[in-house]
Amino acid sequence: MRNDIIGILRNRIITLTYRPGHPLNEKKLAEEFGISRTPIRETLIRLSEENLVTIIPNAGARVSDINLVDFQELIGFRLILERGVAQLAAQNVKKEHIQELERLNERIRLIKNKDNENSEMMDCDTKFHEIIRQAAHNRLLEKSLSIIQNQFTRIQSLISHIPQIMPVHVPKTIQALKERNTKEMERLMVEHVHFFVSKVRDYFSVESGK
Amino acid sequence: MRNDIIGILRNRIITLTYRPGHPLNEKKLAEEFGISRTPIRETLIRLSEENLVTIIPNAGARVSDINLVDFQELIGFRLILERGVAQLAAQNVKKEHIQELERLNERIRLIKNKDNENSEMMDCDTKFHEIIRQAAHNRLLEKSLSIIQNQFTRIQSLISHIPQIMPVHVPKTIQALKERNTKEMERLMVEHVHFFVSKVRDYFSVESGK
DNA sequence: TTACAAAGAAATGCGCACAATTTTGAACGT
DNA sequence: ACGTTCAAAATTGTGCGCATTTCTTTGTAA
Repeated sequence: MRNDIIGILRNRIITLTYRPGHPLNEKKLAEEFGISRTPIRETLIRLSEENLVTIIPNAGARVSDINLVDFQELIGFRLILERGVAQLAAQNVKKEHIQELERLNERIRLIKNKDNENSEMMDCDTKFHEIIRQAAHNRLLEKSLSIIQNQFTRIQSLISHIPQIMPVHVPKTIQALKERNTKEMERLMVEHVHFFVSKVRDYFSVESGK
Repeated sequence: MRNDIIGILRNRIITLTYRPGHPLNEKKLAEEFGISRTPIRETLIRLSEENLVTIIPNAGARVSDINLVDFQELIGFRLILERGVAQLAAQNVKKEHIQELERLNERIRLIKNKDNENSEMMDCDTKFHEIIRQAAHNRLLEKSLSIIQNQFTRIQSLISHIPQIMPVHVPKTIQALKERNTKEMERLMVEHVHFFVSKVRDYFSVESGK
């Protein structure tokens, strides 16, 4: 139960329940969860190591900002990791992963024209990357990327009114994995991230323009 | 002063003053540094996020183990990151970084046949990667790689009796950076890591054989 | 009205004590 | 001699209060 608190807070941050800059008061959080400040402090330290929380010494913790410079570094970093993950996944993929991707593909096919299309799509996108990360079979890479993806999810939430996945991508990926085609996998993952980035760029330029 | 403690502990772990598996008793550390357990606990949490310390709930913290599986994942991860860093460095490098590398090169040239040749070389190797990371100009990548490199340094310490750098590498790297030759930079960095890996493999196979 | 200073309020940093949990070790039986 | 059980010791987990620092507000002077 106590260990769930980090998950609850992480979730609030990446779904924008707590928006960037939101102050994280130790005492208030302690009261909300009915525990003392000590375990809350420790949770905040852990989240700060994930770059989701910024701790200013003697002056408290806040939800980390998102600015364009950070975002560009985030993209650069993610592209490197995704390319690597694509490569490893093409080498190490197992049947079960391909099956999972095929189930996911089916789910995406059924989503179209639903009410909550976007939030479901976001979920599928997260799942998509999760499966491929697992297929790559490298825990360090997996952890790094999941931290990075949390940051992306936060940005996705910011622009959640825009559709964000290319449905054709999933079947193509399945094909590339079956063929263990490293080059094609790299290309697909990079393209996939770039697609998302272009959406965010649009959003930022509209936002700053008004 | 309090903030130095994480650096002191990190250093002890990396240089094997605390070997893998070494128990990190909160009370003892608190007494050694003349402070209470609370800030020690927080420091241990931070180190556990860097994979240098493993915290077992209710049963204390220990210096993380190094086993061959972890090491192989570490290599896979590092290769991906170094290739990415090489690419970005070739794109974003500035004069000052090249100058720093040239100074480093001169230092390496002078080291040969010294008493403490190996430990100096290790230092130069760390420095080498540090400069290139900075040239890449991406803070996330820089932080990730510095965490990874700490783990490598720890392994380097384990096998410190083996010479571990290819002196010809540095001038080649300087050349590639000057030409902003991305492909060559990637190739050099990958080769550089592989060289080290082969040394560690030798060590592990000798160790397990006896 | 604005700028600055000082006092007051609030939040974090840390020490300490007790609770909960794990480990150690001794006693016992097989 | 070996394994098992149970109690004592040691260690981690957490609540709480005070010290220290930062933030806020009030008051004074230009």
